[in-house]
Amino acid sequence: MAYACLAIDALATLGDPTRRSLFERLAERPAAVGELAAQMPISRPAVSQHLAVLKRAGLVTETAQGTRRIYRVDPRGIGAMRDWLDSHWAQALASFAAFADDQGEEAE
Amino acid sequence: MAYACLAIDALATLGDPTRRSLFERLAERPAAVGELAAQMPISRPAVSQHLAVLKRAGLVTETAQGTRRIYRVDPRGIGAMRDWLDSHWAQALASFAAFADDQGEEAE
DNA sequence: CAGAGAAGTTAGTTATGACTTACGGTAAGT
DNA sequence: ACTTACCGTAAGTCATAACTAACTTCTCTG
Repeated sequence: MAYACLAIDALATLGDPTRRSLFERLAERPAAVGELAAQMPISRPAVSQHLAVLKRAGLVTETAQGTRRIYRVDPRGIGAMRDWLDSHWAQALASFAAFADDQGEEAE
Repeated sequence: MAYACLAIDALATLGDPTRRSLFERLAERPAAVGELAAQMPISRPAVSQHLAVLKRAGLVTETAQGTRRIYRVDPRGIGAMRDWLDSHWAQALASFAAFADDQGEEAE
């Protein structure tokens, strides 16, 4: 469970629709800050700040290429979310199945 | 992709730490509003509002039992999140693998 | 070495949402 | 029928964070 904090941060980070949009664009192909800002209805500094949050959450990585910074998705963050979800997935199914059984018995 | 909006709502909903805590408690066992509020540092109406948000996101369901409302997890919401994550998981891995290959070639 | 392009940082404003208090409604018990 | 318990809703306050504008830093090019 070393990735628990990562999953927490990733969930809160992707809760914002702007960051989710940025993340989905980067999932298709890596891009620089200026390119992303040109396709978004917000200013470049706003995009830069959102990318910094995504980076802190382990969802994207940044590499310098001349004066431009190329951002790409980082499997760590999304992987941590998958682990968190899977651990609750089984529990949710079991809990719901038990409830469905109770309902079935009462209906008879 | 009929569950796309559900996954979006679920992500934004679980971004809040209080709602995530409520959801994890319900994943262990179903509970009424009063029980949950007694274990949380916030008031009962606050818990009620959070549960309403979780319900709109398809993450929990509510059943009346006398004057008490029993809340339990709903597999739909967490399932939609799993689908959304899996669809991006493959893309993220592929994108990252391509980048790793480029780095490997440049290093030689 | 000077100028231009690209991006991060800071300060300040604004908007969103989380919380509490107060109120109204419904079901069980006496 | 009256009281009690449990819960949802509304109004209002307050804190957080998202956004813009202005500035600074760094790199490449002439």
